[in-house]
Amino acid sequence: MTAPGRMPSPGSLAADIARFRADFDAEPDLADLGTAARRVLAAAAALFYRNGAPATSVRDIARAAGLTPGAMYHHFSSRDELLYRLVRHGHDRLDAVIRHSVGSAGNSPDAALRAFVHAYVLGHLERPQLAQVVRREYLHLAHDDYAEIVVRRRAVRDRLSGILRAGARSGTFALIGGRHGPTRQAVMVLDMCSRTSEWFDPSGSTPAGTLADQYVAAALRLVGAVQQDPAGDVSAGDRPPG
Amino acid sequence: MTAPGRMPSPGSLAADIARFRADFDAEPDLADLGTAARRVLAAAAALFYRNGAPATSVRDIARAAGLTPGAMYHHFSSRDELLYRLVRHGHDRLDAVIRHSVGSAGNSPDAALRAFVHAYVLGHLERPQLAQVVRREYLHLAHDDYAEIVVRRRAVRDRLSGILRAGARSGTFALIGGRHGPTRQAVMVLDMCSRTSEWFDPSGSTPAGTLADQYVAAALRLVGAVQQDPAGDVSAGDRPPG
DNA sequence: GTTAAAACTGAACGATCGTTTATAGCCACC
DNA sequence: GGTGGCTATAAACGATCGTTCAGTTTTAAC
Repeated sequence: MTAPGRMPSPGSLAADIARFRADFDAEPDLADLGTAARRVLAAAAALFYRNGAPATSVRDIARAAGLTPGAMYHHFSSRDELLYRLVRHGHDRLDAVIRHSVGSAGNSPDAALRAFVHAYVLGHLERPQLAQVVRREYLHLAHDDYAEIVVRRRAVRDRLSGILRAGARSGTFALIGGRHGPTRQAVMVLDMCSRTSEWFDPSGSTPAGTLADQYVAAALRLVGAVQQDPAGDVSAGDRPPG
Repeated sequence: MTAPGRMPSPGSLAADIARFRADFDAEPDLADLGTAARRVLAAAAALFYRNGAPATSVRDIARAAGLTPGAMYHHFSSRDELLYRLVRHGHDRLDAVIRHSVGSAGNSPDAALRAFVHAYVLGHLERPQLAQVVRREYLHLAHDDYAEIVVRRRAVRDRLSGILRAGARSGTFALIGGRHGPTRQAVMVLDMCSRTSEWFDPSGSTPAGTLADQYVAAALRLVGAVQQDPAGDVSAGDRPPG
């Protein structure tokens, strides 16, 4: 591959790195890294986001982080570890957001689904670049790391399918897919929601919260929720035209 | 990257190449290539599918196709062209399937949506490996090729959003998303459906046609279709239990 | 049987890859 | 003012990368 093929991203690489640095400096689960290591990780994140992990060299990362390739190996044992730490952090963050949201919601399947989807979408939209790196690049993890992340992704799916199964049993939801309904519809919801990070524009006209509400409404429809309160209405947060 | 990180795929590389070869030999829009070139393209497809395009070298492709690296350049001008031909073919195929299906459906938005979604899902499930290569690797196209493919993908989205807009106007659909409803819900449907190629197992218990029916039913729910005939029922093709 | 085009080989080009190593500055601490 | 322990550097390792090219074999037409 002679050159990365991605569309030229808006904004500069330096701006992306600065954004990742600010995010990472505030994350408790990255506190064990030290400032230099976090700077390297932020540079890697920005380059992975722009060019993809396989097209990003150690020398690219080191240059963007302001040190030599050799120095990078004082903070990380390999380039693969950089990708692993990034993807793992992304999953840690999303898991925490979901756990917090669903945990503080009511016990009904309806409330749990609303909380789950809202948190899941917002979790993607608050850090769209990190979400994109995780979503695209986890396929390029080393074998063991890949297996570990697949397990974690399946756990997220199973958490949602559990909500759907409970709702189907209680008559709150009418699932499509028969015996496989809970899993199949969980996959539908997750696939639909996770892709938002790829096209969402934080400076666009639709706020992230509005979009999350719309996806909640869409998920409720998908699973055949029997009744929806105004938060799931068809206008879903957009002001009426005119 | 020391090694590709993908999960070991079931079946052998040779089997994947043979499958791609059989598919490509039957495709009219690849008839200009000659048997040797199609063999190279099939080898590239199988390797891109297994390891990702950036992790696949020209030497890997040549070895899998049974010739030397130099010989490959008699059939294709560069490695990038291989990826471009593959992605373009995938889009040609899907466009044809959709055009045929929607064209022979009724004029109502409801019938058009059913035809579109059914063809779109089946198009992914009939060639799941090709669909995955297109979906994952088009990001790594060279700049101009990437821009061209993005335009084509947007055209598919616009075709669907046009159906949704017509349905909303006629009162057949009740869209979520206000002013952006048609586009937003088209994206929801496409994202949900295109991911099926990643997990579908042709030897599994659910036939592709059944799955397509379920996604049609899901899409109808998503866009708030006012009434659904039995083909869109909640059991959607699965036999009742017991 | 001659000829011209097409297909292919094997070797090589310069560049870049991930990683290692030997060495030097730096800083806190006794 | 030594003395470790970090952190960083510059240089180098062998390997592999995409691509080119001169020359050889195969193929097909007349």
